[in-house]
Amino acid sequence: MVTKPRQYQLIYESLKRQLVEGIYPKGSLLPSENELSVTFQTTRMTVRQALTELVREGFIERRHGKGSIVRSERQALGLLSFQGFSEVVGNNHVVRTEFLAPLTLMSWPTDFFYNLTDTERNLDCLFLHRLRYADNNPIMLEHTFVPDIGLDSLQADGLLDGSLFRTLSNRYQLDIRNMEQRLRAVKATIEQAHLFGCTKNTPLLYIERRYLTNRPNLNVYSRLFCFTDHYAISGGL
Amino acid sequence: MVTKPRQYQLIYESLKRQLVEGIYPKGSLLPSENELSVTFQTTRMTVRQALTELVREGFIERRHGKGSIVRSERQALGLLSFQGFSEVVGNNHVVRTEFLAPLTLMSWPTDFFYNLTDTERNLDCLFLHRLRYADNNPIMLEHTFVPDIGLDSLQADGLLDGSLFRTLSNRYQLDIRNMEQRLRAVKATIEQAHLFGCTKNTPLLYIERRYLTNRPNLNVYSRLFCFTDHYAISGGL
DNA sequence: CTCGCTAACTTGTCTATACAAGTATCACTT
DNA sequence: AAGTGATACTTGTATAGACAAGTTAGCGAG
Repeated sequence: MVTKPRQYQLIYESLKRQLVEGIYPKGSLLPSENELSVTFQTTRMTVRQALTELVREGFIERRHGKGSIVRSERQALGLLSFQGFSEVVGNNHVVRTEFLAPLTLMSWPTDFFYNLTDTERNLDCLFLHRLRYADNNPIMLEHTFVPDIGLDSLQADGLLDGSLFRTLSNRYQLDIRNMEQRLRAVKATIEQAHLFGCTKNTPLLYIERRYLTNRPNLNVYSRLFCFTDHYAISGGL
Repeated sequence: MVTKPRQYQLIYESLKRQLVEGIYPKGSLLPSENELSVTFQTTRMTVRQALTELVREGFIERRHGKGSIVRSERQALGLLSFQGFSEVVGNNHVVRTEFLAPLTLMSWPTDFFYNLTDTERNLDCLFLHRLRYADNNPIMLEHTFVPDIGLDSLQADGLLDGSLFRTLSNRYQLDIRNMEQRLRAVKATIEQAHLFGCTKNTPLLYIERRYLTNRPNLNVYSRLFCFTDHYAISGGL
């Protein structure tokens, strides 16, 4: 059962597609809310909901009395918005993900970096160990932990396109609703240095994340090590 | 001329005040949107606008069919939302800001970390050099650059309460509309190590920020060095 | 007692409209 | 030429409803 797309979602996706395709030059104005509400056969409030989302993701900027201005700079890697790697980065950089270990089903680590809920503790844990590249440079080492709610065919069907969250949403109706994260700077271990092609003790950006889903007490957890010497990590809002 | 507060702003501030005062226990539910619209003599849509802002700042979380759930964990220092230090951190931690140098008016550094607009290049630059503490531990070294639009009495009147942005908004009608940032991990210099009480080459979280304001081509810039060994930096959404 | 359905809540989405307020343009006045 | 003001745009805020859809508690049938 695929969830029926909402109207504002359709508008959002339509505009976003045009934005990433570069239909609108940077700095130009989108059609006004009134024009959009006519072309999409809906009301201004619904259009505004779509535009608000585009603002939140940094695609456009709005000025009272002026209009919606196309930003689309995205000079660095964006991952502070919660889409995930392939969603946000894809526009300006060639992205690739490498599995450092096969997908494994295991029990939760004893000293986990977040407090698990009871629901999660009673489940097994699916572990993904991935190294992510931008423009063929290793950038991000990611440990992802997903509570096992019968995700049997996860690797087979959907993960090949690189988007874990889209797969979870489409195949298992597990939607990410929210994200929270803690940031630190740490020293690279010798193993990490090897992966990134840097020296031991090089500073890495370390991020612990909890993705809240539509199922109560079910979260997806991630631990990221980012090598930022050549690429900064960008965020916004 | 003080801008007249909007209705949803009043609702937002009222709820936020109650939240930081701890009226609602963590995990409990706020009054429903219908109840709130009655007590505030307005409509659901207006209440929703206030609630949406509280969600964006991480105070509450909303569940379809359930209600608005009070989060207010804020276990770490939050600075990825764009309010600024004193706004976000204040609840759980005792915050203090120390000026490492007097407020100085100067021209822009030649190798600035963002590309300046022409408008900005033609102005002088106000420089703030501050060290910020949480619970009496030095946490964040901040270099802030504000284009000088006649901010003569900045230090005298408003900065004593520690909130630069509130001062800029109240006294000079310069409102922050948006923020974008780039994150890196870097090594502490010997001077920084001295300030934070750590050793040279300790990894620091380095953040470059541009705050977009309501005046076109006028931004506020900040460079942050965060010592994250004892306090993580938290963000969300 | 347990299961399943219903009823009464909740938030999510959407319509249709109105006025406030910021922006840009252009004709007109000085 | 420079400034003024009207005007026609834009987005921001707000009203007053409607139905969809998720959640929960309780009632009744088994």
